[in-house]
Amino acid sequence: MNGNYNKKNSDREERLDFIRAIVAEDNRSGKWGGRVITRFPPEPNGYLHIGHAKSICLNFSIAAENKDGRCHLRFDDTNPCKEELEYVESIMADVRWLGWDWGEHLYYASDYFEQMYEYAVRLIKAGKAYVCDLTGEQIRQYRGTLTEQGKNSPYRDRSIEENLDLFERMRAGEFPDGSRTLRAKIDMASANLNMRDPVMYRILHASHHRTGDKWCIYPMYDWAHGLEDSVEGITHSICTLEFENHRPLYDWFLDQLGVHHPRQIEFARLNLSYTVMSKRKLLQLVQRGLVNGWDDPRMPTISGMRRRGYSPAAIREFCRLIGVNKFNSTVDIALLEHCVRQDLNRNSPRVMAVLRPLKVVIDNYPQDKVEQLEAINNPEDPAAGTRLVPFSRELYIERDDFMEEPPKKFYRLAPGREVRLRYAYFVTCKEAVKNPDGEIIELHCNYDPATRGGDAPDGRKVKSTLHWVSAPHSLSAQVRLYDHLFTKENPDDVANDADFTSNLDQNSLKVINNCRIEPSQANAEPLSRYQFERLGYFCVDPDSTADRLIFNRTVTLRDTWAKIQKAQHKQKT
RNA sequence: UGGGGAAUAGUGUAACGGUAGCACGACUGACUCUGGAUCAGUUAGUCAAGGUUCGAAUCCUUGUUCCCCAGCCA
Repeated sequence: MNGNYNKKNSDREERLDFIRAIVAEDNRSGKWGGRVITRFPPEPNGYLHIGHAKSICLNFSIAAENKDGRCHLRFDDTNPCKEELEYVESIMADVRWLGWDWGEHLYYASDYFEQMYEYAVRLIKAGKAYVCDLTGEQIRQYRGTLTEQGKNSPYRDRSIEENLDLFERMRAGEFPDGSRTLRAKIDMASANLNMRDPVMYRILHASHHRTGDKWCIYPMYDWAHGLEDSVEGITHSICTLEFENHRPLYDWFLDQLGVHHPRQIEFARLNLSYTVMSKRKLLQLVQRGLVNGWDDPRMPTISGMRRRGYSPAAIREFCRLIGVNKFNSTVDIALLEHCVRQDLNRNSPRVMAVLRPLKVVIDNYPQDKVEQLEAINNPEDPAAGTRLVPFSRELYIERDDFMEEPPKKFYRLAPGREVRLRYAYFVTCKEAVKNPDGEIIELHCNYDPATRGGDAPDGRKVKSTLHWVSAPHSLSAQVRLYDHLFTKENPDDVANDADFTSNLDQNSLKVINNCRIEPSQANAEPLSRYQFERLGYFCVDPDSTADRLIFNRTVTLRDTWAKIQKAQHKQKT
């Protein structure tokens, strides 16, 4: 009994996912001599997104958790037609921004091309590979189907000498694109289509972003990837589920060659509600101008999230919380938002900003008087200190913070009601001034000088505290409010003839000009993150300048009043 | 009618034959100079049916459902 409890407790502490369990077991058995070497192997053909972050965090943290463990960053650049330097650079920047360090271990598959070629020659010499003259269309026909086995290529039994000669001439550029391939000689009857004599090399007279025109034959993924892992001494080659069917091939190539043979382990890729994750779809959004580029703050790309104001720590925590498994699932985007709020609550300085200003005149406050009031920078972090905020006779408050006829549970300002202005005074609303259309354009209030700083010496309470800015001191700013990109939890849930873009939320971006923000923000650094009190977390857009401040809303604060309002609305209808 | 994977609260994930737990969400309440944060609580689950066992999410059998595979993409 006792032993049982102990076992359970220690299990509870470890909490190993199935991949970490494999690594731990390998360490215990000494399978890899105690080494743990993982890798993140992106193809440089697009921008990284939060799904990649899951893989990045998995690979780098497993390395970090083990003594002398390391994780390589390797560009899997085996297809010159799709890949570009621009992507290489953005990928490195994103991985670094996420907080990971590959040290000396930056690699390119293209650096191994010569070695791969030699390995291919070895396979040919062993009678395990052959040059095939079938066209792409013919190869497909010969491959058979899911339920019918394939048939052997007529070129399958060429002599080793002829294969060697042909392969050399393929490399030398004697043949046009698509005219021949090098294929592994495995089994055209295999139930696994990947084993039906897979193509190892294709002819591509294309310029590669790193090797230029040195090569006109390029290795296929299945052939190349295991070799890359092997050459680098990778121990655990972690990839996504769709490669499960490829593992027998991965193993076959390395076994035939008799070289270092990492273990491939597959896990489920990340899906997130209210967004899409496929490179193809993200590319479509960008190319069709449905978003403003790869780093549009609504995009689930790392660069988009950075611009939106998500912190690396929040993303890492999210990736830790979602765990890792072998079945497809869709994580609620609310969990990501939770992680962001949790981190930003603890770490971002507070500031007062008014998104939709309503002018307030404190009638009994002296005309030209200005006071500097002390405000706390971060109540969660005393070390963040305090700052001074100017207060004067004319202020702005949030339009939403006043109602002429307040409904139940609306605690904010209303005619005759007293509230606190944060860090300032208690004020009571005396009058709401309207324009001819009946819109409220200005409030007149009185303040209680005895409540300076926000406390009433007589101990009286107010139901709410409002944020505010001094009208003459405040700065103008543009604020961009973001919402989920799609209206549906699953954007692919569409009517028969429509595509996923029909589920795009037309209101996912709202731009508000003429917001007012406290003067401490005059020189806010691009990409710095703040909490606008009572509103949410905001991030200075990279396009922001001292003359034209621009903030992106990262995520709102949890908003109890909004929930009550929603419920009240529902009741009415 | 082929092969390979996988099914635990609304969502995500633990439990590896021994009390089905955690997080997010939702809902109560307390507290609060942010209707934030914090704190306390409620809610709700083993795909199905059999079997083995003192005991099954876990082992066995059968079934159901979902995902992946027929690129000279990765």
